[in-house]
Amino acid sequence: MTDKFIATLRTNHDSLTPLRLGLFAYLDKRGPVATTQLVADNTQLGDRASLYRALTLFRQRNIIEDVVIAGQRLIELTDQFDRHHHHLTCTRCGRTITITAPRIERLIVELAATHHFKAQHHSIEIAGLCDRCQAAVNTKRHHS
Amino acid sequence: MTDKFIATLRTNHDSLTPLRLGLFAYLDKRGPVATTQLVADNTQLGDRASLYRALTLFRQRNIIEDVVIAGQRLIELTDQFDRHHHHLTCTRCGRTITITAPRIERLIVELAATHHFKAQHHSIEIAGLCDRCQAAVNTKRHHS
DNA sequence: TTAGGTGCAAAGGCTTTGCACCCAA
DNA sequence: TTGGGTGCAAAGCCTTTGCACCTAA
Repeated sequence: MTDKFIATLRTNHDSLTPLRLGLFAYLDKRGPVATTQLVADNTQLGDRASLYRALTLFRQRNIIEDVVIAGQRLIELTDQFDRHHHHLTCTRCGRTITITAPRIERLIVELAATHHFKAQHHSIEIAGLCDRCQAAVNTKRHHS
Repeated sequence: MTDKFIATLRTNHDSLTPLRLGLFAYLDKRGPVATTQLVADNTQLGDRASLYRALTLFRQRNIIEDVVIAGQRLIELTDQFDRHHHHLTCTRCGRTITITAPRIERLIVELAATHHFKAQHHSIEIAGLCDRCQAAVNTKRHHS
């Protein structure tokens, strides 16, 4: 997706700088991340202020967006730059996995239509217990 | 739902204060709202610090939660205190409507199971064009 | 009565801004 | 060459904290 990222900058007459390229690569590799974490992880790329400025630009260009996962506000690449997906987060161990769900995608569009809306974008966040933690919880119950 | 709110405070040995009651009533009436807006709207209830402290408590007790609507982080009552629902937001006029979607609820549980997760909670945010704005956009197109 | 809640003021931390210098186009 | 981008430092703003006083239970 780096090509599309570069094309997006070009189209908008935004400079292709090392900081922006590095930040995009980081987001692509890392997935959902808190802003403070992102800033802490990328000081080599440039000053805090410049990183924030890059994030502001990315948001304007619809390259990144905010999501709330397990009560935390995180940023991640939009579907344009990362395959459209959703998150499953374990409430016990915090593990997050990425999933796709074509059936639900279709239902979403229908649902919006029912309310006379034309769906353009959506996000789904699911919280629950992963397999390991379900097992762990059961084990605990046997002991108590 | 005020009864349940009061019961929740009692159960946790939290005092039933005018500030907390007022804040709950506000959230119930107002729906999703930005923290700063909430604070600005409720200075009559008490000091900023106390409002923030109440919000912290509400979060701990799972009375409120964060959602991202149209790129903005907002807080709202959890499903425990407000019927489980989802949001449809118009990207043009900003209008947000609240909907329920039993079919999707079931699919979510199945989807989680497919990935060996036991779903506990989920949120769905849909952005799109409302009926009025679809019409407005079409009208514009005819003129241009 | 008294543990918990609130007000006030100050501190803290994340984010933005102003301005001079630098570099991608 | 030059308009946009960056670094640095300072300001801003939202949120939290310390402490004395107050009030729900």
